[in-house]
Amino acid sequence: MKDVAAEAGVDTSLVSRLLNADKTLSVRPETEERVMAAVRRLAYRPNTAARTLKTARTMALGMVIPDLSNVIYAEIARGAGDRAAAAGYVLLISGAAAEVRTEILEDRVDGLLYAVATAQSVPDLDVPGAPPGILINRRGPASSPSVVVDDRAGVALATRYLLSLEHSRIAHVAGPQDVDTARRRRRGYVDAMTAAGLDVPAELTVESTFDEEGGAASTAALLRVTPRPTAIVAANSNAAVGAMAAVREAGLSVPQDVSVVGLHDIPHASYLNPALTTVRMPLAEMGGRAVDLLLGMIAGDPGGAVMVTTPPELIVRASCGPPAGR
Amino acid sequence: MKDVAAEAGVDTSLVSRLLNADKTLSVRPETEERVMAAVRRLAYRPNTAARTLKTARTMALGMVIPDLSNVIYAEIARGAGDRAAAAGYVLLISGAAAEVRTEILEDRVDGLLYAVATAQSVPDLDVPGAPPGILINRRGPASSPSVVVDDRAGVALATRYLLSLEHSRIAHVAGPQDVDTARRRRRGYVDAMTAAGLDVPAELTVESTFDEEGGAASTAALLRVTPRPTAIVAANSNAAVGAMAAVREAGLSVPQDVSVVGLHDIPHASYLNPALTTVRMPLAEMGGRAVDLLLGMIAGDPGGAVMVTTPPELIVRASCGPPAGR
DNA sequence: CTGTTAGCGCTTTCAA
DNA sequence: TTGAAAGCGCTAACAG
Repeated sequence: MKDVAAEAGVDTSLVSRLLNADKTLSVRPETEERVMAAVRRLAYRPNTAARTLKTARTMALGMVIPDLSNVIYAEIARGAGDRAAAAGYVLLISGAAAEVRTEILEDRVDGLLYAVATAQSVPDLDVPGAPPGILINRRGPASSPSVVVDDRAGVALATRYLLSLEHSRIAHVAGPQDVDTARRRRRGYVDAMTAAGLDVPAELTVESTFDEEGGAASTAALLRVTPRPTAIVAANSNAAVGAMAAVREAGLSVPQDVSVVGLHDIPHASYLNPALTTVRMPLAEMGGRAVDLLLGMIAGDPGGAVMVTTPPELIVRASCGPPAGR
Repeated sequence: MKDVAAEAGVDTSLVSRLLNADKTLSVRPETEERVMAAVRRLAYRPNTAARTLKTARTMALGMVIPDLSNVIYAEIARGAGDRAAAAGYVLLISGAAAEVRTEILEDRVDGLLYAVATAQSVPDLDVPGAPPGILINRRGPASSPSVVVDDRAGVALATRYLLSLEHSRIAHVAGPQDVDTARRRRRGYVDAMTAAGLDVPAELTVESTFDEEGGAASTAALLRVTPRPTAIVAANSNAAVGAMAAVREAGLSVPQDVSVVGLHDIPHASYLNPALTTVRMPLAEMGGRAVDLLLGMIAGDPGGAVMVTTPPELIVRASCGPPAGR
């Protein structure tokens, strides 16, 4: 910047205010032109570290995604990244466990988004020195700032679809019930069943992990109960993929013997065999809202527990049909 | 740090050297103890911006992954992140197009890893002011620094497996041939075919994109040639998933009518129907090697074009069988 | 064994 | 309309 100032024959403070579009500054057009020309000629690029040191603002947001291989985070990150960019921030993503690396991330960002999957422990938000943090896709203790989608409505929608196909023995491959997200999904299943006047036998809900393996294991168990369920609502699409595998494994077929629906419309859903019927949740929007909330907190707002209520959308493909014998 | 120094009754420079484990420093044990106690009591955390400003080192590495929803990058990132952590660096990932946000990333990191997918244009490495950059999983113009795996060997392995099953009409769903990675894979296919004394009819290779859609479209085309191929080597596993869908679409089945192998062992391969036989490439290792190379360049080394030659591994599942009529 | 000093590149108040 | 000056928190010679 010193070079630019010298080149333009002005002081660095002028260059700085010009570059930051200081509105309290009135500058002669020709001077401005001279400075801008110098900036261009020297290909000047401000030094982020110096700026950060001075302003105590990094203009970056961090997003912690321990399970990078889970594609739903890609969509959340996309939404968050776009919103951050619109606000002039960079979104820096960190894979790896929330604990260790977060500390190192902390002083490189003005705020943190935790997309920490289910089973893992909730990071401790509002640590004294740390920048504000928000949980994405799950709630934390007390009123930790968080943004979730309407999981309950999503699973209810999936369940109602099965109901409309005339299923009544509908099972639920539930997520880990120590996670609120999984509990909300289960509640959506129960909601829809009871609203239809059906009762919800305990043996038709099996708790499992949010992955293919968990979905497969729970489904295997479910297929052993009699009378056998004719349809399965999986707590997420990875579990649904596992569920379909387990149905085949049992010598049955989807959807003739058992229908399967998954939550979250993963990219390859339509290429599965059969193509998986899913409920699409507003994930990118959730990411965007999380950034909004975080930006607010950086500005001093208290935070809060937000739910994105954009209605889930049913994507009908080939994994559901009427119950066998109909 | 000033507070810590005051608390311990020493100068900040002492604190700094102590905290950075300066070996040329000899300090009285009790003094060291006093400083460390103060650090703990005050919960002192060094200011990254100040340190960066002073040392001109961020101790962070950036990784640009435009297509975050492609799971193979998750594994590459894992390998890179672990290696970076071992060297005392943080790995900062940025989704989004390489062009725009790279500029903003550039002065927050000491080096950049570009995991820029295929179709997209190669980023311009060695821009004057920019930190060193490396291409991952593809080569660039001239001798841009890059790290790739042995794609040729991987696809050759897949092809030989099909050959061992007695296939001879083996087709290749090739990746975009303007990308070296895709060309190497194609060469692996040709290698294996010729080594087996077979010729490689042009109509059995179809160029397509690296995704499900491309794999499906090319496969549909391939199934129309007569005599119809009995097996397909897909340039990656997403394309393989699309290929399997296209086979079904044509009223045929995998592997009875057509066998399919994919490159890259994606997480849900074993849950597909049928479970996909793949070739596992050393992706995490590629990420790690890329970090090594980048760290070297940061230290002044020239870079270079590296290939990770760890042998690919065949993961036999259910998508391949002997040709029909055997 | 420990302290002094200068300065990294920027922003911001104040003065001219 | 522009410049001077101070200082953000740290590191690295160098001096004592």
